[in-house]
Amino acid sequence: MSKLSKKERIVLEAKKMFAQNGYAQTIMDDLAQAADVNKATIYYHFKDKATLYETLFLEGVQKIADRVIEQTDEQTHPQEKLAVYIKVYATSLQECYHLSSILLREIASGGDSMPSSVLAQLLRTTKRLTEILEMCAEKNGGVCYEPMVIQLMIISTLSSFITTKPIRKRVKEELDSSAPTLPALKLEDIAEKLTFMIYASLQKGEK
Amino acid sequence: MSKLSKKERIVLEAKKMFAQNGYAQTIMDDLAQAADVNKATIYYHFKDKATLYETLFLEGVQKIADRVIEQTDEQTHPQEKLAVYIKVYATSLQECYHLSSILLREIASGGDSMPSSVLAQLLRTTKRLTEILEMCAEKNGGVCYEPMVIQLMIISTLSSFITTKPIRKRVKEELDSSAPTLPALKLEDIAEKLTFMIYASLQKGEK
Amino acid sequence: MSKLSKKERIVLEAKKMFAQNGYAQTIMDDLAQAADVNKATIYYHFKDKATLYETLFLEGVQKIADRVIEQTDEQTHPQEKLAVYIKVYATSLQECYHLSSILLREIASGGDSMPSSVLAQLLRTTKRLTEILEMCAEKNGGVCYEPMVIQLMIISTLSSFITTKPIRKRVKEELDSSAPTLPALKLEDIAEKLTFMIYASLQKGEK
Amino acid sequence: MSKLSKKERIVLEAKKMFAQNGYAQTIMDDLAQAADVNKATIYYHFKDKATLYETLFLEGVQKIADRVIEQTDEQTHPQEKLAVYIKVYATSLQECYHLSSILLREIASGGDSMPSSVLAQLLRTTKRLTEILEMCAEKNGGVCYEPMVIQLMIISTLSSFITTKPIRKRVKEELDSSAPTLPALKLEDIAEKLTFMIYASLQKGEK
DNA sequence: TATGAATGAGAATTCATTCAT
DNA sequence: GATGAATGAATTCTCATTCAT
Repeated sequence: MSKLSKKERIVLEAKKMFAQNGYAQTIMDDLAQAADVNKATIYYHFKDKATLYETLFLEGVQKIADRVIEQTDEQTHPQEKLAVYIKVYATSLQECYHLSSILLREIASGGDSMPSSVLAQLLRTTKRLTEILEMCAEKNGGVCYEPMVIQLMIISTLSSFITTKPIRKRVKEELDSSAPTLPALKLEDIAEKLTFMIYASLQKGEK
Repeated sequence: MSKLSKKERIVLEAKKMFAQNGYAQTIMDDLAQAADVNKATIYYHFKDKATLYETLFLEGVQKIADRVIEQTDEQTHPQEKLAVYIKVYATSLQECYHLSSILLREIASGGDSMPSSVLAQLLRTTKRLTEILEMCAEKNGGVCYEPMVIQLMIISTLSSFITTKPIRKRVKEELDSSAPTLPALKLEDIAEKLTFMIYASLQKGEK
Repeated sequence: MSKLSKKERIVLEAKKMFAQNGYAQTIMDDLAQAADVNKATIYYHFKDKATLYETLFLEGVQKIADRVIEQTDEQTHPQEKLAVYIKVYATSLQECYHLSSILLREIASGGDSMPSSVLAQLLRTTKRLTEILEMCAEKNGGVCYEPMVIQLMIISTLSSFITTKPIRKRVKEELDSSAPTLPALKLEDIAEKLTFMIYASLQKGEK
Repeated sequence: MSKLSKKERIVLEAKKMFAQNGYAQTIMDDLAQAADVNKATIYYHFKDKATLYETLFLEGVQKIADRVIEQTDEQTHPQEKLAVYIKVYATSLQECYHLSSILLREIASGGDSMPSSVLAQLLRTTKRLTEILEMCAEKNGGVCYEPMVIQLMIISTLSSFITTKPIRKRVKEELDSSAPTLPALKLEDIAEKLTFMIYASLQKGEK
């Protein structure tokens, strides 16, 4: 059933580890152990650590880009396209959970070391977002400012939400123990709020 | 004037390098070279790499917390408090630019490895934000959900904006060369939009 | 015609690589690639790397030994035998060009790691050389000192000449570009000079 | 007295090992052990294995070049210059015994991988040899052919003689046990014979 | 206050070889 | 005959840290 090939096990564990520990602190020895393969087996399947990283990164980003483009195509109204854009990003990032960490770290580095293949995929979605934002703006008589910034806000907000789930829980338990527990926000709520805000910012009169 | 002491040079370069490369990829050898001091000199001034990191991190976060608390105190209206909260965060992160990268990376790691002294400072501002949000909610008859998530959205959005400035510029030049240059969003615009959105989300009727 | 079997391709490329890079720096992976066979195929045909090396080495040395012995047998005068000995070595080394490199490297290592089967073949020729030198010495009333040293001088001089042909050409072009090109020495000239010198050294009175 | 610094010990042992085992089979771990230093100490003093190799190689070749040039300067007659040239090469190679192996191996590789700094030093002596040979040729009314080939003959003959001393002894004991031991040739004898032969080859009438 | 020398504990990568098919 | 997958045993190189001066 769940009989994964060695290569698949490597990929699976690598995703976990790169997300959990980052690139540098992901140790090939540990990865081999976690995937229950010999260290050399990793090198049989992937040229080196950087290539492994890029492969996983690219694969994830590509999947997101494909989905985003496909599903926004299916919508007709600009606002719906925007909502879907953000929602698909949200669910995809949650599913390929390792991507959130990786993207945030790349953003932290200013994106300098992002493989160009990955950047290209991200820009596919940025292009789509630009189209959507322009449609929205046109419809509302507003103007669309720097879609790349909007893109960034979407990705970083959703990703932070995903990666910090454990610590948020821990902190809340430690600190708010006495306070009445507030209703928890879910990822979909965040997505909705983002949609609302971005759409609103494109209204006529909004600076 | 610009005659910095060795210790100051270490601190200066360390900020740059931790921000640019992250903790693990910041190499003490390189730092020594960049600061033009002997490697052992770093260890004369700082116990070890982790301490150096924490020192810089804590110093920055503390400064932000102090400012945020002080300046929100000066405001009377809830909405103004919120606006100032976000604006002070924005300007402080821009000033201590290395903090943006560092915070994003900690977020990427889920915050697990964040020194508790740093976390304490961050929570000081989270507490203040909670108070502000509650005031706003109360005034508007709305409800405030998980201030920590709002906090996260503020920090990650502002930080991403700051850290990606260079790459955004580069990408725009490469891709949009023909397109009419859209008005550039400035950090203050982002801060304002965030304020607007967060405030709006606390209105009565907003889910 | 030029359709070589896999085994032949392996042998062909192995000769090139052992000659070019030496034993240790010849990598089985590279060899497989160069021969356009799967790595395991090499092991199907040859027990291991050492065996492959020895096979090629022995084959070449044996061929030389056979030729040297056969052709010196055909001569009657000692001096002619000597001339033929050296000439056959020269032409054989040039033909099995990879042997020159391999022999030089073995000499560089002091011959310690030379397979004994190979050494045995070499000694067949050394024995023949000894006989020839003794004949020459006897005829001239001189004495023959350490034929092994003479053997070494012959092999190393001829081999160096063969292996360095490309670099000699390159250096000459870079440096002597202005100078009048001197007549180029050919391998046969070297062989003749060696013969002359060795014979002369066996004259009476020559120390 | 013989208190060598760690760096000196590394250099000393490295010379031995590169000569004995060649570049690839010289293991940094073994070297560290032989020099009785920590592995990392080697890397503190030398960038990497290749740099260590080149350093030693260059240092040795430079010393030879300096000596050869200085001592041939002191001679006045062409033939004496030639004799000194060869003799200094002989004694220097014997003294810096590791160079013989290294040079032979480089020759075996066709000189392709010889660092250009080393090549430059070798060419200094080749230039000097060219001058000497031209003087000799002029005096004798003969012609000088390709000094580089002469150079090669000198180096490879002397070097082979030096590197094979142990095996020659061993083979002689195993094989010639019954035969009357012939007078052993010494390095100086080889040097003299080379001088004689090369000089003779420059006589008028000699092709 | 500062540093050149040194090191222990890793960590990435390589490579000859094997084995099931 | 041939090969894709896999691996054990190295091997090079790195890096935070220490120490004598």
